[in-house]
Amino acid sequence: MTDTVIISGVTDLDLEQTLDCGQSFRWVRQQDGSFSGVAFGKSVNVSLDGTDLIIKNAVEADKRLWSDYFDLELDYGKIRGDISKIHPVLGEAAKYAPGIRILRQEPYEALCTFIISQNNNIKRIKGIVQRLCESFGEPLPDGQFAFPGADTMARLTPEDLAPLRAGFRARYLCDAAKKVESGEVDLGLCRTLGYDEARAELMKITGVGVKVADCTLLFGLHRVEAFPVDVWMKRAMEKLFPGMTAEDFGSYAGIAQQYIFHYSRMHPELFA
DNA sequence: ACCCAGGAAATTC
DNA sequence: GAATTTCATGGG
Repeated sequence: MTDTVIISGVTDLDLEQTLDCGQSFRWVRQQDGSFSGVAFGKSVNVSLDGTDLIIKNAVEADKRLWSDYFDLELDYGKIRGDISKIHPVLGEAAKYAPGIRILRQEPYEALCTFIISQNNNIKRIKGIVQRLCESFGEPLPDGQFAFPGADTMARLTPEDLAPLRAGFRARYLCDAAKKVESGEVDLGLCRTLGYDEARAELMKITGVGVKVADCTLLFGLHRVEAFPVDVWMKRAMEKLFPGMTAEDFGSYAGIAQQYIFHYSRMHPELFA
C-alpha cells in the first residue's frame, strides 16, 4: 500500500538544482515540474510545495529514508554562509543555486554511474544508466527498474553489456561489480577510512581514477570533504580561483565544489 | 570531417 | 616519471 509522504519544514532545497546538476542520473523532470526517479529500488515522484517535500508512491515508513537521501538534516544555509567567507566568487556561486544539496545516493550506484561518466556527457550518461537498469535491474510495479546490484552485475561480461553502448567503460563496470561483490573492494569501509585510504580502496578498480573515486566518495558515501575536479572544475579553478586547491575550501569542499560546478556549467561564457 | 564530453589506461618519450 | 595517445559513442 503506497501513499503520499510529506516532509515539512524543508528549506534550502530546489529539486531542479539538486536532481539535475550532474550528481544523479536517474531523475526525470515531468511536465508539472515534479521529478520522477528510482532510488533504493523504490520508484517515486517528488515535488516541492513551499517547504513541503511531497513524495508520491512512497510509504510512511520510508520517510526517514527519503529525508536522508535529500540530506535534510544538514544545515545548508549555515554551510553556505560559512563557505561564502572563503572567496567572494564562491559566495556568488552559492547564492546562484542555494537549493543544491548533496544527495546520499547508494554507494555502488554512484560508483557505477561515475565510471560511466568518464569522458562522456550528461545526456549520454543518463541513456547508458537507463539501459543498464532496464536490461539488468529488478522490474518495479510501475514499469521502472531498480539499479542492478553488484551481485547481478558480477555475473556479466563486457559482451553482455554491449547493448548499453557504454564503449570502453563496459569492462570497467564488470571489474567494479566483481571486486565489490567479492569484497576485494569494501564500499562500506570507505565511509570511515581516512580520505586517502578510501580513495585508494576505490582505485583498486580498473577504470577508477582520482576523479571517479572522489565523485563516488562525495555522492555515494557522503564524504563532503571530497573535491572532484573534472574538465569544468579545472577551468573554473584556473579562471575563478587561481592558486587555490581543494584544501582551501575546507571540510565542506564537496558542497562548495557542487556550487562551483553548477555555476560554471550555467555560465560557459566565462570560459570562452 | 572535426571536436568535445563530470577520465583513465596504455604507450611513448 | 612526465607528457601524449588511445579508448567507444553520440551530439554539435
